[in-house]
Amino acid sequence: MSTENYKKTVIPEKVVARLPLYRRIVRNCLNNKIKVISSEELAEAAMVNSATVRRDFTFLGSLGVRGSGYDVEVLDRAISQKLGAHNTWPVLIAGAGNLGRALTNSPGFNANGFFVVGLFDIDPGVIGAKVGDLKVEDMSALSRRVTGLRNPIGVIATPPAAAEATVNLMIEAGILSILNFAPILLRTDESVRVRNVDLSLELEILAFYLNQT
Amino acid sequence: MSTENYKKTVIPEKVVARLPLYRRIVRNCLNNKIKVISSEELAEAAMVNSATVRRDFTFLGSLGVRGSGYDVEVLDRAISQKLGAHNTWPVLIAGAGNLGRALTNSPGFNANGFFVVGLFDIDPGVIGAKVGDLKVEDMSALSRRVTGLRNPIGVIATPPAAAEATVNLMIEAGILSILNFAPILLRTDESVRVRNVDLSLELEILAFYLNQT
DNA sequence: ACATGTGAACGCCTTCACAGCA
DNA sequence: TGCTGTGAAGGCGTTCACATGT
Repeated sequence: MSTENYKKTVIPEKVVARLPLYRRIVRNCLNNKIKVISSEELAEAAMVNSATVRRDFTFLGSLGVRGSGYDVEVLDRAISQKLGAHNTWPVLIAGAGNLGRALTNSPGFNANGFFVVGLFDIDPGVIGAKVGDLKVEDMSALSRRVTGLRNPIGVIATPPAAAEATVNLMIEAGILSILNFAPILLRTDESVRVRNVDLSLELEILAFYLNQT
Repeated sequence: MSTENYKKTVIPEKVVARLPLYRRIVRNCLNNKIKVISSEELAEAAMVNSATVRRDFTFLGSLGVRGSGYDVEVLDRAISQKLGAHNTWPVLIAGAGNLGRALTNSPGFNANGFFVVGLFDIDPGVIGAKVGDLKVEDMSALSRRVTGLRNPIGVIATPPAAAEATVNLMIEAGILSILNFAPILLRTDESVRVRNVDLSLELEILAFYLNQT
């Protein structure tokens, strides 16, 4: 009855962020007909410490076999279950520039339950263009597109100046999870989960270390 | 004579990663003719704690004025100096798909000392195409392009299967700093600094939390 | 014998709270 | 007075080291 019971049900974000990586490695094993993998081997492949691997997996339950290792099929199922692979995640992308088109065609955005269902722009010169199997739609069609979708995810791939308006449009449409590629911190109420990806940040970090030498 | 003296010269990576954000905010102040900013205001804009802001800035020196705040021009100069803005960083992008083209045209890759000097591909159907001011070159031209450049940064925007070969090509050409967008962990010797950006990772994290509810 | 699962230690980062200074 | 700069505390994530279990 104490809160102790729930200790293992709250997975730290750092651990969540490693799960997709573990899954990639485990699936690679499946393809190579490898049945069992040790925390040591997995750690080597994921470039982390083996204790980190073992502790991470305790959040998925007690999956290993002492003296042997982890069954890769069991691991794949356990990880995928936590990442919600039994679900589907419709993705709507705002901004049909090169980045929006790259994401639309990206394997990562069309696997593991994700699939891009709409690509939107405000530029009449781009609307109607084909990108993969999709046609670029007018931004005003986004709201209509969202209705009826479960768990829609919005992606902001617009120029920075348009990001604020876009996020408001998405929220009005009922999107509660947003991935933002614009270099702007979006202010939303806390029911909306926003994650920011800064494409040039890592470049600036590299430059910092080059500057150090 | 003790190592204590060097304490403040080693800037933690977490702090480095916040510097570009602070700089954006500070430059915004400059544009709006705001002369002074407090740690509280900056913290609000950067969505961090004000103590974090103040501690971060101690790594740049003692820049503030007690009772008043930070001079935005002083801040801009101090941050830019640490990020090496007096230097220039030629960027070479491997892979002229949508992502490579997006990065080539991206403001973040053509500001603050960064400029894309080459875009390379192996697909003859793409080689020769114009992207912004650049023409896509054959991958074999990359090595030639690097010679004579100081502090070149390589960007891998190829399909995953080509990433391994591309990184080897870059290292042979003398590139020591690499930004990798392929969902593959690259193994290099430790003289090469590799940073990985996983475009779909944040999507998977969003999905995890959607799955929780 | 061997690899997992985990208590305990460690180190890093964040935050509080206040001394120090304009 | 008001805000910076920072010692100290707190919290989180990683790693060690070994007890546990097959």
